Amino acid sequence: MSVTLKDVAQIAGVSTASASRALRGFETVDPLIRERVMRAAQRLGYVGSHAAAALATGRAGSVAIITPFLDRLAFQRMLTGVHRVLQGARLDLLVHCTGDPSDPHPVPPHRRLARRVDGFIVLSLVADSPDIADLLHLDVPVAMFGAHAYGTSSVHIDDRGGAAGAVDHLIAGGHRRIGVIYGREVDNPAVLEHDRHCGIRDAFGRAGMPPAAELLVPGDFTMAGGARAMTRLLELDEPPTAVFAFSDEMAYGAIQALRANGLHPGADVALVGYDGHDLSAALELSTVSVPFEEIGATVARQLLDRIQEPGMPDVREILPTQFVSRFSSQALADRGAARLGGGAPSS
Amino acid sequence: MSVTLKDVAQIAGVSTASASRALRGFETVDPLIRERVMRAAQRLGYVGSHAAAALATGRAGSVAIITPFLDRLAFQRMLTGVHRVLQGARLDLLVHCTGDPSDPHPVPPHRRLARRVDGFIVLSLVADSPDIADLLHLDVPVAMFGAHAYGTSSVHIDDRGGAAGAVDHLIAGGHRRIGVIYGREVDNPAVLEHDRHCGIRDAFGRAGMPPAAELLVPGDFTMAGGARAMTRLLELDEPPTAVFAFSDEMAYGAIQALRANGLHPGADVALVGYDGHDLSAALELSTVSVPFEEIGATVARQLLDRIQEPGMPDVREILPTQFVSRFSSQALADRGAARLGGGAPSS
DNA sequence: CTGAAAGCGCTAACAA
DNA sequence: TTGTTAGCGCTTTCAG
Repeated sequence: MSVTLKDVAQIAGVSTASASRALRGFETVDPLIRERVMRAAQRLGYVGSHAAAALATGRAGSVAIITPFLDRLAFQRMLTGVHRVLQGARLDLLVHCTGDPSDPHPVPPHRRLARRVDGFIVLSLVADSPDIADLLHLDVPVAMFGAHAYGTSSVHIDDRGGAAGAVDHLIAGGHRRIGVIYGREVDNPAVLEHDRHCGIRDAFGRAGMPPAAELLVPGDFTMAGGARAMTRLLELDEPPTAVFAFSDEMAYGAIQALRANGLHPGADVALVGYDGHDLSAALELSTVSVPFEEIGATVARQLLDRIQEPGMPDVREILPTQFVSRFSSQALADRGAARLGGGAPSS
Repeated sequence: MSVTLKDVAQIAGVSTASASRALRGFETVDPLIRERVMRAAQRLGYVGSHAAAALATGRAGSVAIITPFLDRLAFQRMLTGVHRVLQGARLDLLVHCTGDPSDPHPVPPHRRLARRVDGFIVLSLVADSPDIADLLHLDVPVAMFGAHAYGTSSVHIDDRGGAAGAVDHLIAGGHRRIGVIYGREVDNPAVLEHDRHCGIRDAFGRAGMPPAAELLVPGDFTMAGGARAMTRLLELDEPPTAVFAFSDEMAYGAIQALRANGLHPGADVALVGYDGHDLSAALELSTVSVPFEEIGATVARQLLDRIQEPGMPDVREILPTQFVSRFSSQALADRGAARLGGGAPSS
């Protein structure tokens, strides 16, 4: 078997207790003993048993990040931020993706996880999803992004303002028929994108132009969904001259659909996305920039705080968004109308 | 504290040994006892202590994925595949990103991890990176992507063929001046992209046209790097009429640089990427499609095999790539030459 | 087929 | 300050 604390203690000629204290850098250890222990550990290539320490202390030394999707650009960026903070705190990161309950376990995964981590980072989920609700009753520290629940800390973004700004921009460009590709069908205030809906309503309201229902289509937050949504919009009798998508990825799909119909974003139809991914720059896509990496770092920090001080009051932090104007939103209302009015492409 | 095995056993009126056996589904347990134990566990909401089990069995119930980058699209896709397979095997996934050794630990992170996981999945690293080399001596099961080492299993892709195919395509399009945006500067056979270099050499060799050194520029596998590389290529006295980038992300950067110079991929300069990300479809970027999700799943499966049977012989699997032709590579050699020949943009 | 008992390797009281 | 002594909660011989 591998080297244990006992071995180190023996070589150093001290008790395991002292060895343990020395290794963990306790102040109350004689420098001489510390030196001997360190040297012995070094020589033997000692690496403590995580499991044993966890069992003895009740601390797991790790946190889990729970997300409904691994394949979103936003996840990746948040992961980067989370990882950075956790690394600094010497905590390991477990990644768990919900969904695919195809194989019903006797003990649900998050329950199991709850017993093996010190806390959870929950990303972009409907707050009242049964799994998450369950977590909250487990009295494990939790920090979330995009949702809030009593007893947790959370990070939010100014989605209402961000979405409103995007639509304002389009309206200022002279557009009157503005399509919106939103995410999921659910109409739930707890859902992440609820604020975005409010934001566009604000903007349309201020301009005195309530959006037609036919101009609101769901895109499922995926590229393919965005493409489908845009296709539907183009098939309308009177297609929009501008489109705002609730995510860059859906906007990418929209671009694809546009091109498939011989149209060009920015030239024929104005398009604005949401998220501010790097790739949007390459596509010259206007977007609402969201500081995902910072979101990840912030939510990780919130979790660390809660782990250290479980009873602390809930903290909510709101991070700003920023509109980034690029070529894709420069199409003019009349130009778009002219091009599209001639006849909807491929009915 | 939380519910323990002892509690369950007590309620069920059996010993902890029997309870343990029953919970783990051993065949040698009286159905009646099993029933009683299960019921008790259910009623108490029992969830086993991971740490205790790990300590007792020596098995961690988790594996770590080690990668030098979290923010690459390829990572995300591989992660998805890995997660899927691991989930099926009831193993938790730890994500660790190497690099940032700013804070030198007494015990390096991978050493620590090695004591708390059942195996490692190593992604896209130089095989002889000191960290990895260290891992290999730890006799922990390891499966890698893109590199190989004795005592590990690995999955590879047909990079040589993939890269050659991309260049062949460009040459077939009539291009004689073909720029190549490769990855890192290191000239190391163990490096992931080594085969890609061989592949382009194959293709150029077959066509009897050795590439000029000035046409080979590094792009660091990032979008920004790709943009810089393309800019450098455009500043040449005689810019290339076609460019092959070793990754889609660098190609995205190249597109950006092209546009910044008033040029259009597919119209003025032919461009081919590598990786086959979804987004390339939106950009109409020709690319070499790589099955990253399957790579992830395969390497995960390899690791599971090695964990089950540590002494097994090394396994190497090679997955195919596929060239995907899109608009970006349709620019003709003469058209590109004509446009660019008139004078290099912004000297 | 079941139960008693001895650890797994470490930490945390407690005493010295 | 240091060592002794109990566990942490589970698994696993080994008897029965």
